[in-house]
Amino acid sequence: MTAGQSEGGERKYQRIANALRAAIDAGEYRPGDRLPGENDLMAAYQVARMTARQALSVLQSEGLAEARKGAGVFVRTFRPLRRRGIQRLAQGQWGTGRSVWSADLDEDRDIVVDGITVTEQDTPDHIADVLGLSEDERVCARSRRFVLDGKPVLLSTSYLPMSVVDGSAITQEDSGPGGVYARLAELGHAPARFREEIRSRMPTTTEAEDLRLATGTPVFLMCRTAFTEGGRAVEVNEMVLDAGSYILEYDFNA
Amino acid sequence: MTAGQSEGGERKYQRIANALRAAIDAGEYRPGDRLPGENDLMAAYQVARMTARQALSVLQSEGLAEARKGAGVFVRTFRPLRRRGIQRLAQGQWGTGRSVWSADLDEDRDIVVDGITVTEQDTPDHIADVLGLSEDERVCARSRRFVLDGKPVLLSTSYLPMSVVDGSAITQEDSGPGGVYARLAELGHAPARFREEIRSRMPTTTEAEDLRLATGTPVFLMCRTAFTEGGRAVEVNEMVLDAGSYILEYDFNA
DNA sequence: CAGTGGTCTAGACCACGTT
DNA sequence: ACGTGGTCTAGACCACTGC
Repeated sequence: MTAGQSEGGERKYQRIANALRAAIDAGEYRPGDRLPGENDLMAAYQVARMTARQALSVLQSEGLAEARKGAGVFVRTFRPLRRRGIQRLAQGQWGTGRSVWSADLDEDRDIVVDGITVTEQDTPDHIADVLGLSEDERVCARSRRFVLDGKPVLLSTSYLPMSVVDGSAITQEDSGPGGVYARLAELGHAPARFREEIRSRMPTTTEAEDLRLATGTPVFLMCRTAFTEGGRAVEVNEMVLDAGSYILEYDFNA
Repeated sequence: MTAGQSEGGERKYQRIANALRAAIDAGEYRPGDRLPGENDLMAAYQVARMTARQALSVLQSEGLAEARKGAGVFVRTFRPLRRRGIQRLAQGQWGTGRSVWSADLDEDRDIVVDGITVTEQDTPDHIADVLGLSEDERVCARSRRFVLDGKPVLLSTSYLPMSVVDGSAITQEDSGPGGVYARLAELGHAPARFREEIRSRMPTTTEAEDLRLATGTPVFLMCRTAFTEGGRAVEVNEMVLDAGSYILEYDFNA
């Protein structure tokens, strides 16, 4: 047999991938350890390079392993941040109770915000829809990047109508104490209600580069809209999150 | 040149993938349309089979396209459900306001719940932690599957302490009018607060089969814990969602 | 510089869906 | 029967990492 899959069992690359996965689960390889490389697998299983490669790619696309060019394939580490969707924007806070997934609570982690840019620009169509703006109205776009332990984990762009924020500190890189929402309140547009919408998909090539994502890591797309008491949408914040770096949490009453 | 990447530009497979992606974005290929196959790309771009294949695999891993064995590679359709995390469990409801991503509001969609099983079993460790149960206490496990238009989109397993629910309708497949939470209320353990925790990652092989996921589709892992007024956790619901089928939405006050 | 993963070629057989 | 994607082989050159 030169090639082709012969009998009714599982594929060769799956057999190899399963063996490696089992070894990881069994603790034979721990997070950060180097897995057998392409050459090792070719020798051990008597397969061609591409087959060994595909086996390793299975583990990568499952998010279990991560290839580093010129170095090897390594077992991935999962140390997510916990992002509390509601408490971070509200005051009321009920007691704790055990959490399901253990996670670092933003303590002892080196989080840096960088790459802040603020521009006035034309309003993208889908943003105009949500903010209820006409075609010719412009918006203030505030972009930021969150970097955790040297790796970017979140990209954020916030859109606010120029008709609301013009002349305020919101159009400055430093929006002042209390941030954008405090300034909105001073302008008579205090956010009273929020809506967060969440999707998840594989990243585009650009997103993967910007967030330096390992292959096999999806992203969260989060879009938060802030409404005033009167029901007007005054801010839309579009975010892209490294899904491997976050646990999203929402606490609410019945 | 027999092989190898020559100059400083983008890879061949990326060039092809980018061209196809642009054509999709431009509307030349619409959702459900068949894309050029491996043979077409080999001829059009003068590349080897594996290179054409890798170009198509880029689109699949981005979730843009989907391969059907023996038929071709097709542009994916994205028609997600909207799951309102808070309103579905609370009464208060403020007005609408435009939503960012258009989505079907659970209307006009054929949603079926099947595969209901209810068992009494030993408590998995991580569930015991959250429910605050000792090792020998047992739980009632209620599993369900949601099927949308013939495709499974959500797997759910709910755990409740036997010491709380024994003898009630909760241990029956049909938990009665108002469901599990109504029964818990009757038992004096009315849920007053909820916590939902969300992660996203690529599916395991098993999850991909159970949800019949196309390659390149991540899953949401959602864990909801229900607390009584006194702060006791009385239910933990672990869910696996097809991320391509859902938009998660949380509305809350400042 | 030796070894690693990343890309690429030019063939092959197979299971599957459509015709 | 034919074309499709899925798997597999046995080679190759390249860029990068780590010693």
